[in-house]
Amino acid sequence: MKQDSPPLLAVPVLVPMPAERPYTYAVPVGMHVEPGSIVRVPLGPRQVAGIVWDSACETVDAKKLRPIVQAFDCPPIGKEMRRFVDWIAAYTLSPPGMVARMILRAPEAFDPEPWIEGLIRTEAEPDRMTAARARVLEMASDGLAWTRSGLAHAAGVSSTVIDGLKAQGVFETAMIPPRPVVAAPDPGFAAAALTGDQEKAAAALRESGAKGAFSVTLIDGVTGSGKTEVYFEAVAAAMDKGKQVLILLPEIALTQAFLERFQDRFGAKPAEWHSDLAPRMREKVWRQVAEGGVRVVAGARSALFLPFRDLGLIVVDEEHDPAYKQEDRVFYNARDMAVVRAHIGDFPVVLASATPSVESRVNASQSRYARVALPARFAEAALPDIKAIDMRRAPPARGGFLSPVLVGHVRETLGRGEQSLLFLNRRGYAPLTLCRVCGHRFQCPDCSAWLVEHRFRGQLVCHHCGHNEKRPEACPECGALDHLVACGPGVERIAEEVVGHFPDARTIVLSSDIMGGVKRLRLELEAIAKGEADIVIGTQLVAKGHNFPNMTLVGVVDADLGLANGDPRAAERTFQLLSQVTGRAGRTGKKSLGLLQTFQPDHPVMRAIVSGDSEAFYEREIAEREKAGLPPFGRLAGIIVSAATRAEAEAHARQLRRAAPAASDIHVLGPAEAPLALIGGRHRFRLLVQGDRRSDMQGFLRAMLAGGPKLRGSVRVQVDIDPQSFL
DNA sequence: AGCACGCCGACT
DNA sequence: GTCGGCGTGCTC
Repeated sequence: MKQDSPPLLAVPVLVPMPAERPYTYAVPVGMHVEPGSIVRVPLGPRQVAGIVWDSACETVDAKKLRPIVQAFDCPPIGKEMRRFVDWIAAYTLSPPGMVARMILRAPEAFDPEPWIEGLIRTEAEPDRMTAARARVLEMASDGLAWTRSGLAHAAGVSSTVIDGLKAQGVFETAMIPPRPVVAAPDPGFAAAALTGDQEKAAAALRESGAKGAFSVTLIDGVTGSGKTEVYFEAVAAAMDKGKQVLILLPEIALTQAFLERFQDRFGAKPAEWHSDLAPRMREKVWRQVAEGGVRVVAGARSALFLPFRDLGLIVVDEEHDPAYKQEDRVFYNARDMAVVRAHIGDFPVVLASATPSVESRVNASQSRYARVALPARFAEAALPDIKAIDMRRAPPARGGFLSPVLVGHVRETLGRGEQSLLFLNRRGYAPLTLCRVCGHRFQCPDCSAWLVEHRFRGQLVCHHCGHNEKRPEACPECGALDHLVACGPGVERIAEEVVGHFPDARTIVLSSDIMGGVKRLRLELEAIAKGEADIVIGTQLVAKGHNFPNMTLVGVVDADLGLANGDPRAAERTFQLLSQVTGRAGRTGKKSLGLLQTFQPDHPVMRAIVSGDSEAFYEREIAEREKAGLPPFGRLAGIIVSAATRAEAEAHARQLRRAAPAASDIHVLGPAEAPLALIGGRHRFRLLVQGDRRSDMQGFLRAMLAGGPKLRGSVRVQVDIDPQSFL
């Protein structure tokens, strides 16, 4: 701020609330604030943290003007971040305050971290020497400042020993700054030896990194081709330039292995950022990112809203992963927002995936993105042999779901002392329960989806809204006892079948239903990696990132699952999931096998997975979507409006059709149409709107929001298929 | 009467 | 998003 500018009397402040624009507050005499300052302001009956914004102050009723309570002693939110917030608000049609709220998610971090009391050895000697005292003096002889508990711990003595020495003047106290949450990673710590392809790819990344300007590079490499090692070179290059780096991961809570690989390369772990962080840690990371102390963050999508001081690179690993989509409050796709963030900050972004999203492939083929392909697995990592099991020719035994062919391979694998993974992306015991007498089907009273039986818990559960009830003995419709029958398999049921075949094998079921949360899950994954299970039955959790060195057989119980559900991305998603799951095998050079149980062995997805030829699959996928009249990539947007009930959704649809007669398609989607219509909160129904241009979509929605009955709290906007209209 | 719940508007 | 106010309806 220039010294000669007149003192500000009032400033706009974005408050964490769905207001369309910043509110205006008075700046008390003597308080200094500038755009980006984090301030405490009164809002109605309470006080909230807000961000001083840059938009021009408009005149506001002087009676309404209230003063800022406090300007936090905190680095201001930078101009790039403020533009980013405004951009996302405009793009997602969300109130800017709600976007700003995502930055302000660490309330305690706005005050500086307190300095801690340190002890430094003085010249003075203690009156009497004891063994414990000697150990302490030995530790502290380095002349550095120690914390009381740190020194006690290091010397293996109780802290009363320290207090005694301090009282005799053996130590003087000095305030020391808070410890960094992570050690500084060293870009030159252990540069990897890269193979020919990898070196070429790394060189391309280093080159765009050296320029430092905005660019998007898609690294497209099969599982085990060393994508990570390659983009680590981009990370090293950005660090060499003194820039901060953000690595986005879809589900970081489970990717302990990633942090270790990072440490092997850079000598220290990156700072983590995800929803499971302990509050204390969260604050420290936020603050140190803002102050620039933290150089590299590995985080979930919300890490995009950390207040980096000098961000110079974003890597989006597994860029195709649906976990990058936030589908409540502000709807956004972190992969696309990372591209936007990089554009605003004018630095490179790297998208990495073994199975890129179709839109990223299109962007690459249209030269909006650079593409670097890594076609081969390196060193000992061999691709698994993949085969389809035609379930029409090799059907399971009556009442079972596993083909004798698959069971045979599990037996052989057991015999070799190696591990098998049976993958089925369905939690619980059975997806549908019906009465054999009257045909009654158990449905969710709130959202009409079928209730999934969880036999272990003795419950029927709705996977859309979480509704659950006790599994009854009798049919609620006709009262018949003992005639309820479970239809179809879930992981629990497959486990039951497996135990029937192999009663002596160590079998484990892994799904998000597991008791004990992320921590327990992590332990189980580690136990499996150490060989403490023979047969693992799991949902998509097991497909993510973890390495099981002794896993040589992957059987997909129902490879067709997910192909037939109205999602325009069904084939793409299935391809990505199957490719990720089968990639769990063969990571140590042992001969390994992937088997797909399918009724459609000739389906393009199965052919692509079995042959390993994804090129043909992508080409076909793009052509298919054009044929189906789905948005041609590069231009089109889909928008989803959420509603709590079907009636409400239909009302929105009518209103939208009136407001936007040119919209090509407006569909009401119920819970059964998931995963396109993933259900969040109380919004269970959605409209999918398709049109020719994103700006049209925004126009339609604005028109809809402006006129007609109030759609209070029920309208949300989501862009699903939108490759690149944002630049 | 007392209060739980839902709806609605205000919030600078 | 969060709060308070106000109406409706039900009860230790």
